[in-house]
Amino acid sequence: MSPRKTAADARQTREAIVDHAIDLASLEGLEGLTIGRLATDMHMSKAGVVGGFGSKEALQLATLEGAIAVWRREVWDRVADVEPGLPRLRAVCEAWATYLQGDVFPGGCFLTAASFEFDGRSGPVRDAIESAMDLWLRVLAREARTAVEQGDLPQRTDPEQVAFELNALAVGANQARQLHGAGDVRERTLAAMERVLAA
Amino acid sequence: MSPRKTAADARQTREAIVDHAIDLASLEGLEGLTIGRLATDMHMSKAGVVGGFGSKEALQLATLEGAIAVWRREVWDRVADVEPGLPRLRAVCEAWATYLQGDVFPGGCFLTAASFEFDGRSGPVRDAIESAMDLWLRVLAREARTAVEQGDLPQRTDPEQVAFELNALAVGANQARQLHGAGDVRERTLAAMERVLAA
DNA sequence: AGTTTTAGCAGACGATCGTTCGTTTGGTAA
DNA sequence: TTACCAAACGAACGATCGTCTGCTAAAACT
Repeated sequence: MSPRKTAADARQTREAIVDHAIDLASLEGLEGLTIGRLATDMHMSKAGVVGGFGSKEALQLATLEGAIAVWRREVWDRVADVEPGLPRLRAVCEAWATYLQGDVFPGGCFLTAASFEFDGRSGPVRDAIESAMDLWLRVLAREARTAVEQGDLPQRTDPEQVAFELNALAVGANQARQLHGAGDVRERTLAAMERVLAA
Repeated sequence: MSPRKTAADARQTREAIVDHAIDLASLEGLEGLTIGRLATDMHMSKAGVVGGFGSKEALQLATLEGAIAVWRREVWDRVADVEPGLPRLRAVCEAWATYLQGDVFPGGCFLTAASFEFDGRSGPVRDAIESAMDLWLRVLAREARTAVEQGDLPQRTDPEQVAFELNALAVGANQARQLHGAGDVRERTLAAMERVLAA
């Protein structure tokens, strides 16, 4: 039948699995991911699917890692060359809102969904989610701090408060879009973020 | 052995099941709820657990309904007798932050978690979650509108925007507390909400 | 007192879960 | 050409999933 894959194709297969796992987990949740479903969809055996990872938990971690990579490409990479401080912060808001509005993941922001799914559990997956979220909040706070130092935000501004509020708005925007399907989410979100940055 | 229950005890059993299901689902998710686990914890048979509901989906709906009742008691009932408009809006923020900070549910706000878990699915459970969230957003917007009419908020204020932002902050606060365990979430949340109401 | 109703149990059902074997197959190196 | 290796397969494992069918026994009704 179809020719077997060579050693060089292994990574290719792995990536294909992760790609599809991202789509599935985006809709059904990381825990709702199923080896059997994945195998059926990819026309593979269950052993072939899980073989390159070792366990379902390892597959979950790889899926999470892949989703984070997508997120970084869609949001962070688009603002990395913008001048640090307030300009970059504004660019982040713009890229973020566009990302949320688009169809990067079929079930909305993957990291947001994963964080709410695992926030009551323990283990490596939860730890990975927490550290990713933590890193992102620190990035936001750092940019806000730079903005303060450059005089683009009031001296009394708390950078971590700015990070908290921007993140909350993004999470809330994701909820509004996915649950409610409201069409004006992008405008609402950007308006609210702008108000945070115009204190 | 143990005496059988009377007809009057049926509702009691049902409520006990729902109560425990709320705790379980708060941590593991509404879909992670398991008849077997529930039966073991309550020293009942699986048939006995699901008997009073009919199916797992009906049990999920009852659990959701129960959680919403708890939420209403913890948040809405505490502000229902406050003067409508800005005063009630402020009271809501206060009660909300207290509720989020407390340990009403072991896994954080049930409705928030459920909304992120089901926002990529379809069916009665998702519909119930959506309508509950929708109702709450309309309540918030109504209070904001009253506040505008009473002159406590600027005339140009968009009530639905206020509702959107307050809800986003609450959701973000829940995430911050559950995932990150930050201790100053309450202060951050109230400060942000106050800023929304002081435009 | 006799009948019906009801709550719950015990147990089994097919399906599917994640995991683990031994095997096959194609590519690579000796 | 031969020996080896890694990728993926097919098949099975025990466990658990949600659901269903009888059955028991207490309570309620007549």
